[in-house]
Amino acid sequence: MRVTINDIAKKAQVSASTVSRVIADSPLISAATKEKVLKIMKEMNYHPNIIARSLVNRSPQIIGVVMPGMAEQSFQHPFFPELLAGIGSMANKQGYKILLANVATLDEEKQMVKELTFGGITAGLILLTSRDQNPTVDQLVETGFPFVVIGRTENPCVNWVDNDNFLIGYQLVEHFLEQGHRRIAFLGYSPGFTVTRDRLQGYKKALTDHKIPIDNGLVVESEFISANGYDLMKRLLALRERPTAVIACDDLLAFGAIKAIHEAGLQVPADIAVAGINNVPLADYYNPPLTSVKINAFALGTKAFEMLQTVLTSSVESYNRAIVPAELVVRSSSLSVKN
Amino acid sequence: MRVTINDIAKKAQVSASTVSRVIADSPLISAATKEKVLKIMKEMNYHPNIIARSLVNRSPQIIGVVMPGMAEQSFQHPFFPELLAGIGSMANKQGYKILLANVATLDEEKQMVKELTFGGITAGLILLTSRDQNPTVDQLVETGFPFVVIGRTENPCVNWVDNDNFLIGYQLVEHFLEQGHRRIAFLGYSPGFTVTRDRLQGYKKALTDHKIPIDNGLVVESEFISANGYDLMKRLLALRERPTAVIACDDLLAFGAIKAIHEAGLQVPADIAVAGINNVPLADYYNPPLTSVKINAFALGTKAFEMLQTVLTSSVESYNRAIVPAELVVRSSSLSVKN
DNA sequence: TAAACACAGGCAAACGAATTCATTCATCCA
DNA sequence: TGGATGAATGAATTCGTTTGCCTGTGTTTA
Repeated sequence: MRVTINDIAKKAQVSASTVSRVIADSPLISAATKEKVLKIMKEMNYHPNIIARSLVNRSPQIIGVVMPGMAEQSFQHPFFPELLAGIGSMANKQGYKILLANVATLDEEKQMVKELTFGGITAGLILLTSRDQNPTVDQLVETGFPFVVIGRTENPCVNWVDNDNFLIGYQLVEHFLEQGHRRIAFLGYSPGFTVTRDRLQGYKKALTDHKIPIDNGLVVESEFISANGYDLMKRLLALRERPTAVIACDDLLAFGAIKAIHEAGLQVPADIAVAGINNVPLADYYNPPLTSVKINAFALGTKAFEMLQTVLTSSVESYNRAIVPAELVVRSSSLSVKN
Repeated sequence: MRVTINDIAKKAQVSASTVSRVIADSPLISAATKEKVLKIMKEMNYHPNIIARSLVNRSPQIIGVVMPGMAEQSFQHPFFPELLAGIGSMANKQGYKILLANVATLDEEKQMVKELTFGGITAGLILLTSRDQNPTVDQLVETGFPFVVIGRTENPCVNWVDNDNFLIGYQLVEHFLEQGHRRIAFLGYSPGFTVTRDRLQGYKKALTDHKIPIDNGLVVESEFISANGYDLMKRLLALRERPTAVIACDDLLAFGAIKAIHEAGLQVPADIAVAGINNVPLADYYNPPLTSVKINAFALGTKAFEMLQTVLTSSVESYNRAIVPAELVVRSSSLSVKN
């Protein structure tokens, strides 16, 4: 049988309210009583029932994290665990627990979010999404339930935190320009995903800022992380005028691209320079080591939690956004030989 | 204001008990009433409060998943999300929610497990660990709280599910033997981790089964996933009599090893064949493509959930174990050229 | 010396649902 | 026709906490 607050009260010869106040460290209780009760709590190995507590406060110390399932390839992504760690570390500090809801389909997501919002089990939600349109987000906005999006959607009425995807695209272009490249390709633009779109926009802006005309033939669409960098690269290799540098929207794409380049008898970076994004652990081990951009997933997580917390505590309604910087990691795959 | 069972009752002009029974689809309620109540529930967008429900049933439909944090490198591992997806998919089906507790230190883990077991918030726990000794496990055994371990510990009083690490080691050796190798190294044995120990034992058993003497100089210790395969391999390369094949306990180690081999002016697999374990997405893209072993993390997750569920429902105490098979994925890094 | 005031703590009512026990009808059989 | 039976529902209690309000002591102040 589980030991309850009443057991403690009885043993300490006080009322349950007193015990409750001791737990809350209320100033209403004398030091002596506090000490006595605390001692007994320890002795009996008492831990307050979080469920009961949540019921009366009506604000469970639990936040839900909803992430797309295996279907969305992103789930495979190594930064997911890091993201979770970020959210979790913050949550732990603040005494929150996190409820992880990984959903496989959009319907499941909708259903899950409904349960979580109306079920009284979570105080707020963190939603992972990188799509333009997300019906779940719209649904949440309607109900007014507190939530934060990691990623970005087009619905303006949301709090979100995201990488600086625009800047990532911009910086990679500048990096290649510095290396003397003029024909820079963008591999893996996936319409419908804000991630890739923002990166593409950064790419385009950098080019126009440097007076380089945009060649749409150098922008190759794909399904984001799916492993077809190889095929996509072949399309670029077939062009009359090949690019001399390639920005891949994900390291995995980049690896596929490099494979294709090698197969065509060309060298990286001598003939075609390549850079990826996300800085997977293996980027460093690849041959050649892959230039990439390090996403700070941990920070993304902590930031999201903080934002959710302000949403929960503040009474004024406002839409916050936060942009977490990323860091260019230059390795030899993008360095011109002459440098 | 949240809509409660009483609101529904009032609107439907029945008692709360009736509504509750409608929710439970009790046979005590007439079809007419059921229909009426259900309609109103839908209209008012009512969802039962999971917290309140948990309080009265004393068995929350929530299971906790405790995973080591960033400190344990395993958290970086790509199979974590897959594992979570496995647990989650099963949990969703059974109407359970999962509470994710990612802890950074062992102390934090202990504290967290205490809160989760005594806090009444979870019905059971799934614990991820790959260490021999885990105080948290011992603690859980003592309290008698229902839990399942993914991985393996030396404490005999636990339910666990694990990969067939012994077989993995065994099969990799056999694979290399078939390719004509006799001097096979084992890279990344990490004492204290059952994972690597089981694999090493499989390795040794396979060798003795094939009458090949074990050379302990060919077994190199490490910190498991940490990225020092490069350094470890250098030790092997410095041997008077080099191995002709290397089994790395993780793909990342294997990549590091290959880098070292290349730097030494040797070829993979011509001079030294290499195989990894875990089959990370990039194994296929590496040059040469890396032979590896595909861990079925999803199955590991579903199995663990199922096991926990039987623990929760069955009254007899018994210690179950389940071993999930893995699959050898042969690629060119381990294939002798002559074949 | 009586009134005012802290201070420490107890009592009891929530919180939202499930469940046991009791109640109301209508029906049935003798 | 009256008591027994059973189906459908309601009232009240319970789960373990928190918290607003009240009470009983001292201690201070006029």
